[in-house]
Amino acid sequence: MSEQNPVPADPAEDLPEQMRVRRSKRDRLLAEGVEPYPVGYPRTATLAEVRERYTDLPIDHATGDTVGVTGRVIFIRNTGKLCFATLRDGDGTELQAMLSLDRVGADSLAAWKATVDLGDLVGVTGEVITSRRGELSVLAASWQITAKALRPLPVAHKPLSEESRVRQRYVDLIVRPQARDMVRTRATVVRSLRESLHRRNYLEVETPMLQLVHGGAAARPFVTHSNALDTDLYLRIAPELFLKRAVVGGIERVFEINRNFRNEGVDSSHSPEFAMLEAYQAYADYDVMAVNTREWVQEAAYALTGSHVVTHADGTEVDLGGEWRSVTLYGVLSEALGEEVTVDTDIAVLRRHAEKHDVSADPKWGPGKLAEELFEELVVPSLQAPTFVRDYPEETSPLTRAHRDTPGLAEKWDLYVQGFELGTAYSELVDPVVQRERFAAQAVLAAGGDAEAMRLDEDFLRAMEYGMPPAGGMGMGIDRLLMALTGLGIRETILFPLVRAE
RNA sequence: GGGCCGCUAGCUCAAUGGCAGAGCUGUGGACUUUUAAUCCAUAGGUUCGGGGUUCGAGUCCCCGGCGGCCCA
Repeated sequence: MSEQNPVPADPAEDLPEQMRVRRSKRDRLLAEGVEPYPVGYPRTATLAEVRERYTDLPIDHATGDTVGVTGRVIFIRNTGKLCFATLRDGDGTELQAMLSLDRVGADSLAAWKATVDLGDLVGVTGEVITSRRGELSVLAASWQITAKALRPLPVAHKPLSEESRVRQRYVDLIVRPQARDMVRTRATVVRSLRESLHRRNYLEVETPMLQLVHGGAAARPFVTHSNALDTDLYLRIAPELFLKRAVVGGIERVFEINRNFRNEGVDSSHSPEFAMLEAYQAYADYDVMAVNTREWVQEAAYALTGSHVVTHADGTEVDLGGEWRSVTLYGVLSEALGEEVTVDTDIAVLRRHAEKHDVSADPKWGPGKLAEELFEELVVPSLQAPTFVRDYPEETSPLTRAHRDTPGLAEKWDLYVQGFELGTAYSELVDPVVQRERFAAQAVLAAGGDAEAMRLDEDFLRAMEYGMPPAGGMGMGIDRLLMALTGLGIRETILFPLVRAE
């Protein structure tokens, strides 16, 4: 950064006029002994509080009450002896400030006109009145810059380009109410999830993000290095193996909401770092976790809207209430293929289906993996309403218990909504001997060049060997949940998403 | 990784291969009731970077950067 942007000899030289003007105003204030960034302002009410306190005032009315308010100047309308400014608060509330010659005097009014630009933060103290047009206003007795903005605000009436919105989210937050709403929406949903789990006696824990062995999912990790230990470390791809250690230790209901990191693609539904809820419950199974997950999502929707119906950004209403559809993987796949396939169907038959439907198949894939690919290509896009898809092939579920009835299947479901995967759950595999065999099979895949294959985690196996109770476990992407609740892209749900260097 | 589209003033966008423009913003002026105030005047450009074709390139070609969409 410092190499590419050396500080010029005269910083003002290359700046656009608008920034030069604002910098010179700052200089002038300092020269006049006026602090452009004062330590505070005697605020007696937020703009929202003023609006709440004074409703239905008559037109052109003076209350006799004095308040001190602060806000960012988003509109300015100056006339000769009377100035109007619209202030906006952090919560988006707007209130008009008025400065009149007869109230503040000629010097103060002239200073306002000469100093205050769009985007400045100001404090105004004065009487609460309504204007002749009925607009609730603070008629200034005094005013002060609380922070001089050196950069001009973008045009308030045209949307910022998508790139600017993401790269300069602080500007997006200033000018676009929906950007601020998203921050609140996300906080509401995360808080709701935490409360849902706490109500059910789950304990929240934090497990390592820097790991010696990455595990718990099929994904490429980020690699980093510890100088003190002189060893490479991985940023976690999932908290699963540590949460299970906690279950072994007797934390029977445990969850974590935090970031995972996967060194993979970046697009409208994938971010290299993403927040996830993982929860484990001893003596439960994937059926229990399905009920839990549905309730937690429904409670989050309720926290947001007061009902189970959420409204997307494009105006469509989505009803997440009631029981959710539940199907089996091979059931919906058979339906889509028009021919029954099962976990025992020969891979040659599956390959024929793949060819027929133009699904490219890696010859290294086993029948389970191929069936899953067919499912993702042919079925997933149609899964708009929340749908649990159950009973995956054991082959692709190395951390999942074998199905209690059907050999070759695993007790796993994926939850789909609006055509994308929202979450997953297992009846957890707790037999350490079988777990070791599964890891061994994964190691073969890794040796064959599969970068997503799981690594053998000896310490995790040692924990399992002390005895892990039967348990159900689930994971759900927080960003994905926000997408499902709002209909927005993942980069809109993340406050500061990763972007390439400018 | 592949294909397509885009990148022009502070912001949002125009411009048949022929003088680089508009709106808002800014600057100067007028205005004591404005609501994206209005009126008059006015400034503002490395057209993402580099190379090429051409009398002449924002525009056409090549390489690179960044972003978006679709596909894998």
